[in-house]
Amino acid sequence: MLAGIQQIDEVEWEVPVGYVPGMRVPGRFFLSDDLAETLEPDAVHQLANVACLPGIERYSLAMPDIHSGYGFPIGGVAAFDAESGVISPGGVGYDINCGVRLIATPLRADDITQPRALIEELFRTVPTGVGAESSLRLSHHDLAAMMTEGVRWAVEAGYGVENDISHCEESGRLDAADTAPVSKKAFQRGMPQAGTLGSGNHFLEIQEVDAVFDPETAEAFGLSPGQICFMVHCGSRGLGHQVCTDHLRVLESAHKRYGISIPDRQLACAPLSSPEGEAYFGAMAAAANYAWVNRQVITHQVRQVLQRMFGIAYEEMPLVYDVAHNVAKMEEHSSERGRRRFCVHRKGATRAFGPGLPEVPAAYRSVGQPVIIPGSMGSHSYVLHGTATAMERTFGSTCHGAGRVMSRTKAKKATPGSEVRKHLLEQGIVVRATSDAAIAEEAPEAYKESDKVVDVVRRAGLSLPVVRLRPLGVIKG
DNA sequence: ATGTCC
Repeated sequence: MLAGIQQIDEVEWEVPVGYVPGMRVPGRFFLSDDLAETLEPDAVHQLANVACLPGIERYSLAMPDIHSGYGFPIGGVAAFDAESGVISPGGVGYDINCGVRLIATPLRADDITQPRALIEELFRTVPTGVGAESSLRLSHHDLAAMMTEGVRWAVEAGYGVENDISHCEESGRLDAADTAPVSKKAFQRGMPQAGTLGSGNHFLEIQEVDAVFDPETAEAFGLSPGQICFMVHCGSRGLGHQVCTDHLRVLESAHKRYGISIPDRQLACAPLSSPEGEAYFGAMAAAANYAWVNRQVITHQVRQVLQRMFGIAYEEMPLVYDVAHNVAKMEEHSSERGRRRFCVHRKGATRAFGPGLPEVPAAYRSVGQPVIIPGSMGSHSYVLHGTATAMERTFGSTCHGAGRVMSRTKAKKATPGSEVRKHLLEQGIVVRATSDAAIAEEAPEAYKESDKVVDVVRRAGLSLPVVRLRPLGVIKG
């Protein structure tokens, strides 16, 4: 382990105050011995830097999929006091409300007799890749409405059913959304992209439930061994990217006006109560709502393909749950000063609320919210459930996925995409992408093993495994 | 992540 880091227990480590000058609270991260070699010193430095921001509560946190990002580490969680704290675009990331959802079906693995044909049909239906454009023709008013209303807009427009709404975190809508601070340019970029997958680590997968760890909870989530599910991983496309770019520019100078000194320019921030902070918060929430609509429209497209190819009724393909990976939002948590409201930034981290909370949908309330953890291309994904331990230790948060260990450029040089594709096919996984380069960038070797990351959050008690999912087919940008 | 450098 790095010098100056203290071990708390077998999977938790502390970055003490003083690790970098100006820390207000310690840093804490979760990591096992076998993942220790993946830890980047830069990411730990970033974790410590976050602890310098005003109003930070208790700890600057990171999950076992920690790696260095823009300002804040990816895998980072930080809660800022609603009254004295700040909001920072670096704590959310460029892909606002990048997230993942799981759609259940009545199909079994042996119903998928022609995986190639199914993958090709999905690839034709779901626009994929950088600059992909949607078949939806939206007015400026439609776009504003979806950013304000979130998933409900999509359901009312015919792209889903009522149950889809309650099975999204926050019911698929942040009510802080404000389209006024969303620039014309962001509107223009978002206009043709609602219902498109994008590129990079975004994907659409056909998966089979191949292991059940907690049968009772699996049943509550509507999941059973051998069942076919579809997983969608994507975000707010060019719209969220533009919102982040626009507001970073404003906040890079705003923090000085409020006497906030930051150890890294990438930690640009403003008080939650300032006009600049409120503007970013409103625009970020609008982009988050757009991302939920994006995943909802893709869900609709997947359901239509399955209706056509397998004759399944729309209602037989329920949304299990939808989680956000990159978002900041107001939540109430326990603190030394009692229950208080905080702006919880999760950047490459997943909310993992435990049993009994009103934020967890009624159908799942007795067990805690579903936590969906995508694996890298060709590796297992998991469904876990949130816990009371997460509420106590991490503001109700857990990891978000495997986490990169190799840069895109390095991955492209390491193995040609054609070879990665061939290797996955040998394991029975059909991959369809816009290019071989896109496959090379996302090669399994470029990521930590999802199994190891999930094992850390299990051992820490931040969320507990319910089922494991094996990919049969992957669509990649 | 991203009209992967307006």
